Amino acid sequence: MAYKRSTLMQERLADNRERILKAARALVAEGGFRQASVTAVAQSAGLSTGALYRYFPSKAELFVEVLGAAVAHEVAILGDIARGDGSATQRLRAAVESFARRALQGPYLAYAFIAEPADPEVEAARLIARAQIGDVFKKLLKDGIASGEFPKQSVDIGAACIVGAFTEALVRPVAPTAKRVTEDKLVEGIADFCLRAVGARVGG
Amino acid sequence: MAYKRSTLMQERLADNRERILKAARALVAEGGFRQASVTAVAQSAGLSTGALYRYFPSKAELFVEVLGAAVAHEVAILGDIARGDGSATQRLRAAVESFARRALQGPYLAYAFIAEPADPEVEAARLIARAQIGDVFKKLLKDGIASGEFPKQSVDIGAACIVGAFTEALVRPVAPTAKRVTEDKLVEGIADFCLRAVGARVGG
DNA sequence: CAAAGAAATGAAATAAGATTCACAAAAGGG
DNA sequence: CCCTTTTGTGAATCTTATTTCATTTCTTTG
Repeated sequence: MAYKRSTLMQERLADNRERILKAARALVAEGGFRQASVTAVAQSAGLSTGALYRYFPSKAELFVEVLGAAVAHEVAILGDIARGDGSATQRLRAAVESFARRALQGPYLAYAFIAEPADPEVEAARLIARAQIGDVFKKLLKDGIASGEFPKQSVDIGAACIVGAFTEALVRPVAPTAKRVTEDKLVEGIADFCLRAVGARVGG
Repeated sequence: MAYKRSTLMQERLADNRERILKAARALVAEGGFRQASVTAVAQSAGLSTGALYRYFPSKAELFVEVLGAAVAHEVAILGDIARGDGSATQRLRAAVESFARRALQGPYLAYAFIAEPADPEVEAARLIARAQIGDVFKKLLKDGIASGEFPKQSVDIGAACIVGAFTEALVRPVAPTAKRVTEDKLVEGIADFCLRAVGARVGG
């Protein structure tokens, strides 16, 4: 037996991996997928492109992990807020503001959640991410409806509109939401959303 | 003088051009930019790739035109609705439903308005397109506020949310809207939008 | 129909980026 | 210190597009 990874080495490897992930996230946040070439990520992490492939089997898998980590973080924060104290109205406001604020800080990262990714594998990860975040808002809507704060409405449509939102609801109808709704219902739901959003009475 | 384009030839050329544009639009509508390679477009239009370059100097310019035409069409329809009869509430609902319905038919085309495009030139066209459509909704919001149907609110933020919407408002703050607003105002505006959208009272 | 110009073809050139690989450097163990 | 294994390098390769161009085919006109 001639080689066994020392703890020090173990740590250095883990550190490299972490640095690659961070570099990838930073580059996407800064300039989108466009700027996040394998070469750029490797360079930014202080490694050669070849070395990067020792840590990740492909660019796609690297970005799946980047997306996954970012979303896990996001879901944790939003989940805390959603499970917190206060009325559903207050919690919803807090969640939206929190989400929006973070999105504003790294617009391209938020963008990457929503926009067409370069790779089908990343696309799959994206759909999962959206569903997870959507679930948080869905819970809030259900709470609000149960407490009588919000009028009865489709929580699936509402959640999809809040995350994503409107836009994505149009682009990939019902993909992230569980139940299948008819096109009419979806269109009506979106219209209702917009009308309520501007303060108009939906019934009238 | 040995050659002059006959009317027939003239028409055939115009027809080819038209067919290229249609093929490009169809391919984007069907499967996004991904599927709309120059080769695919040319083939689908019944021409060689080389021939395509007689009609358009580059792929980017072709898609700028595709986008431009689609948006001109969209703006014309929405503009008619916005200038029509009825309350602002009715017209807004009609405009949103009309827009949504068409978007549902060609989800990827709608997507192309919003998603990160491959090319900076197309990106520029996209921003202009968004601004034009945003203006239609802005007018509607102004009308509704003037008539007392809608509460006073930022029409820039509201329009950005409706077109695009929420999503895009987060991703590229104030890019499409004229006036610059502070980050706080934008976040608050988005939160207000969502709260009203679910029927919660904003003031309370 | 023959000459001359215009349009179309599609294979080759180019570009840009991801991935591989032969080799070099470093680490671990005796 | 030398051998083995792992890790790192970066130029070469592969891949997937767009774009060009020498050649062919079609149109027009005398």
